[in-house]
Amino acid sequence: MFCYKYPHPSVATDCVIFGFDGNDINVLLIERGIEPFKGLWAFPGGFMRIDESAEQCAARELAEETSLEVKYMEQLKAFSAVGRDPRERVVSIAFYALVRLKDVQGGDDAARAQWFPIHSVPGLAFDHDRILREATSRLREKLCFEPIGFDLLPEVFTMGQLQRLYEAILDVSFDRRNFAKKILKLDLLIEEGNRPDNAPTRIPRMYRFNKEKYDELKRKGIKLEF
Amino acid sequence: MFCYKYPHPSVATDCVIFGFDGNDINVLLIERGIEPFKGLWAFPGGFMRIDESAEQCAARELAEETSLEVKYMEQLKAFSAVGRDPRERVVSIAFYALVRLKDVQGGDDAARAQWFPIHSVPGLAFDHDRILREATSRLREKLCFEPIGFDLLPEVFTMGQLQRLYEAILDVSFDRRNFAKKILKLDLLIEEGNRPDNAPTRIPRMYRFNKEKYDELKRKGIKLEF
DNA sequence: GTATATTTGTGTTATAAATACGCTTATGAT
DNA sequence: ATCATAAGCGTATTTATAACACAAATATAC
Repeated sequence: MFCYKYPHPSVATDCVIFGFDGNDINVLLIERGIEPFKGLWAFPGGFMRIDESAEQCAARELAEETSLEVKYMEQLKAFSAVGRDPRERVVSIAFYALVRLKDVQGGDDAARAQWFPIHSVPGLAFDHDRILREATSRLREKLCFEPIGFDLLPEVFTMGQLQRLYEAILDVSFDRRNFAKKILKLDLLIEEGNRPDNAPTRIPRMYRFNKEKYDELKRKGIKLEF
Repeated sequence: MFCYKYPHPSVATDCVIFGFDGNDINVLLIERGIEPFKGLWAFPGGFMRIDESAEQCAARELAEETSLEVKYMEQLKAFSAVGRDPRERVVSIAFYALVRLKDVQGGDDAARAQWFPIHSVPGLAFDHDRILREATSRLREKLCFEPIGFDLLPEVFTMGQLQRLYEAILDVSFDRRNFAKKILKLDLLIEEGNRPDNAPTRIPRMYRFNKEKYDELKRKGIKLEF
């Protein structure tokens, strides 16, 4: 037993995992097998150990519950409303993560894990609907300033895929030609050069993200703005 | 005594309070009177009670320690590195707040409170230098999308003051005329009409922020971008 | 008290960026 | 065979950004 002069809350982490199925943003949910909220869906997460940071905890839980390869992860914020967990006082530090969705869930023990398009998520446990809203909004803001979209796409992708991704996250639609101009002007894409010059129009160019160049720009201070 | 099966961290809040002295962004610090880090400076904050959210805790601590009128407050993120407090495991949920600096510190009990220009803060306790860095960077990002700058200025202000504020936060310099054009085009300022038409050039126009109009724009979805 | 620097007002012009849109070709679906 | 779709390539228009000139009043320095 561990005893304290004043009551202490539990601290947990929850992680909103975003994936892109080529058409829509998806989030990975786990069906709760026990009360409270049994049968509802929740983000993967769990209690923080006394000898790990929240970041370490979130990474550990993700590995245990999903075995996905996380391309990007960042803390969202802490959720601490008094009644958010009916059992006891739990402060949850929420994260959001980006994965390539093709690496679909390889959940090991964790009950049922499933991807849901962001616009048709089922009922969520705890205050996870609020966490989802804030995570989605943060993802949107982030995308305007940093090229994190590439962490959701395959290594090599087409301009069309990239545009659909931006449109799905930002919930807007771009003119195809203007979008390509804007992206290419950033000069952060490498064209995957195996496309013959005389290739039929319908076969698209393939690109990959130039991470080295981006990191260099970032060191110098950058302004992306989308 | 409160006993748990597993060890629980303490949860605290810390608040980075920003003020603008007309020339530079300032933060309010409190000198620590006790160990650890006695004599160093720290952000106002304290332990979260079991029956309050982090947001409530931060507001309460601010009232207790500074008695400032907070114009804007938002959670930054949680800091949870294992060794960040040498006494025990403490997870701190950090906030940042904006106040009108003229309402300077009316600290009641709290030891010595003092404003420091952001570029000359003294040695900070715990991991508060890191919190400051992240808060500053967040403030900068926020200002690009939302007109929070007005919460740092007096009710009525000049274009020059507003520009100095933007320059101090974003750490850039604008052309005076272009800045005014950009701001006025947003159409979020109300001119305080007591300036005679034939007023001498040196007497500047006074403005106030049109919050009603902004809230309306926000409801409709807005894009500010600065 | 005089010289100098600072602050504000009011523009214009050149350049760059965002936006809207046209035309063509190949492919998959019906 | 027809039609809708995704891709390539390009242009005109509008809008935004950036750079810059001059005058008047007041604060500051000496």
